[in-house]
Amino acid sequence: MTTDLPAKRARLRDDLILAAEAAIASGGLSALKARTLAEAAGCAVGAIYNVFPDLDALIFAVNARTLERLDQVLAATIRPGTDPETAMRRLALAYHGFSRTERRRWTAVFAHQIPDGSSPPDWYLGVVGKLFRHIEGPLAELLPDAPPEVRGGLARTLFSATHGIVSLGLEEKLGPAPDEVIAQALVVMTRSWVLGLPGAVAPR
Amino acid sequence: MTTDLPAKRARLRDDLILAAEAAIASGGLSALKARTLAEAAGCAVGAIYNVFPDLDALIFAVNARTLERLDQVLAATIRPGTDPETAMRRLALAYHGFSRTERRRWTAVFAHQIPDGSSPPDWYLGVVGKLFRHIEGPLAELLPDAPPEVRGGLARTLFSATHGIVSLGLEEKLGPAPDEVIAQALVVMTRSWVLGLPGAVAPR
DNA sequence: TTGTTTTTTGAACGCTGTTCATTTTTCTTC
DNA sequence: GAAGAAAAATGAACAGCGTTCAAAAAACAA
Repeated sequence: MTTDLPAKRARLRDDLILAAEAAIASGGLSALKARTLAEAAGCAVGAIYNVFPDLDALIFAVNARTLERLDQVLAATIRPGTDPETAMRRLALAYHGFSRTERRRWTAVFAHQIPDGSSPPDWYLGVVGKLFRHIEGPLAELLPDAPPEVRGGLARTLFSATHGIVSLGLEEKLGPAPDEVIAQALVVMTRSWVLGLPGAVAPR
Repeated sequence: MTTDLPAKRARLRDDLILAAEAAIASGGLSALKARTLAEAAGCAVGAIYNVFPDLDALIFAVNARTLERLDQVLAATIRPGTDPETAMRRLALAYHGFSRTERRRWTAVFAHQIPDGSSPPDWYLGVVGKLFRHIEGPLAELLPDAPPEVRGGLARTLFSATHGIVSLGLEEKLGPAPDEVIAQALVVMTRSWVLGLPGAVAPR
């Protein structure tokens, strides 16, 4: 039986992430408690702090996994050559679908609040940044003349807008919002982008 | 000296809301503590619970005030007769400006998480709902043939999309996002709507 | 095996929102 | 006004939280 030290640590790290993910998936971010977690991972409460500086860092690890999963779903959504409108619509609907299927995990990604001055770790922002590239494909076909940095910014904007529609719908912060209504809103929104963006980004 | 009972209760209620708002404005939602609050409002900790069922209810009261203020800002932004593009752009930029000026208060509105099953009180959803009507004016001019319920749904969609762009930018969840970049994104977005929405909502 | 270092442990700390027996205040009745 | 009943305000106490750190256990070195 090997007791390789770094390996043991790594195993505990993984166990903690999985236990944390299970807790979040079944009860949301607020269900993540140090003591419950320690019991689930089979270690002492203090052991958590040997592997992660605090629970925030652990949450980032869980959220990164969720984003990776979303990344895979989006990647599987479109194949090269799909026309921009179909591609954008499918991406938006896939995003919406993911937020429904993985409801609690996905909510945790955006509900996670870090102390006022600080910002997410760079490696995490890298995982987030990968998501935009899915939109860049269709966007390039839609706006062949736009410079890459404009397209990059636009990809972020469209992602944010889609996110707003999906998340305010999901959290029902604006009142009840059935799935079908949100989906329809996304269809109209993406169509509007395809029709309007070429003229909107062009210099006046 | 009048000691009219309901009046005293109402005064304490107001004092608590103002103290809570001050706490949030200077340190965010997480700076709202029952004990600090009681001291600031000049009452015992227990007294809070004579007026509000819990701190969540108090937060709703504070957030409603913030939304009312936003409502007034948006109302002052456009006058009837402004063309749809200008109106929408101004509304979006006003929303963005408000989120910057009232940063912490505004963040609290959306950061406030209520327990899983429950939803915001009806009176609060009413306050939220009022916000959409500002977009409905320009939208009616842009889409004169769209039925009112379609316009209502669309107003919500555009609000949500704008919110997504502004909020993900503000919280810097996707990486650094300077004010000017967000503002430019909103300009492009609103222009795209004006160009694209008429075709997007029309039946195929 | 013994001594030294490293890692793990979980009771204890300080803080939180909320409660509820006790005190204080207010209202009613004579 | 005084005495008694009803209502409201009080703040110590409670249960829970994330986090720490002296002490114990495990791993390594000689």
